[in-house]
Amino acid sequence: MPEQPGELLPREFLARPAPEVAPGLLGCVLESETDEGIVAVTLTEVEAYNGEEDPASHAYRGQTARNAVMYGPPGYAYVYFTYGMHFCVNVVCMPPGTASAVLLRAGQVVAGEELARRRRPVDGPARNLARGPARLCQALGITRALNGVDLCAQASPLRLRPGTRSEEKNSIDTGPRVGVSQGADVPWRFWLDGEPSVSAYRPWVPKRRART
DNA sequence: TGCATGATGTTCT
DNA sequence: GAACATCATGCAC
Repeated sequence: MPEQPGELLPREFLARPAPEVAPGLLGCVLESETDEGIVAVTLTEVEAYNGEEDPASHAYRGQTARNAVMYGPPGYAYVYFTYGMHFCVNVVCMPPGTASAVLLRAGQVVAGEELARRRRPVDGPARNLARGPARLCQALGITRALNGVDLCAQASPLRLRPGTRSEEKNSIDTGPRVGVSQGADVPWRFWLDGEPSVSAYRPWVPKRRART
């Protein structure tokens, strides 16, 4: 239970490079409020994308209409559509002008599990409802409509609260990022050790084109 | 149990 | 026209 309902993550906390912010986001609570109800998850896996100097970032080739949110002030949500069927959500870092962001990859549902389960009917009970970026968004009901919302505002449908130190700071492990073709040698993926729900490292596999 | 492939829409060159 | 920060499914062993 939240000690103070209005307590949100301070925006200044996010006004730093993504690789520094990312480990701090582990254990934080992402809360989404829709007409159906509220679903909250504890972040267990994130990835840092360091703007234009990061070949794997959407901002690598400069600002576009899609990634404009990343160039804005920190504390906002950058939601994008990928692979034709999935959403992914990022937390914008760094002051305006710098496109740094943290991709939220996985989380543990701590509230509204019933609603999350309704959104994603899963048979396996042991299966995490938010194992993977796209699943995390679906469990929380995140769509492109939430692109650019303020994560540090109470009135937002998507809020970010500081992590409860009850987790006692589980060991944070790092490793190469997942699903990126470039920049895989940079260990900017962070996850809570001992969380089997995090996705396994998947080496870059060139999409085998149907070359008949 | 584990790997390999297909699906699907938006964005950028 | 091609790529993509993915997931679910099918088949093999």
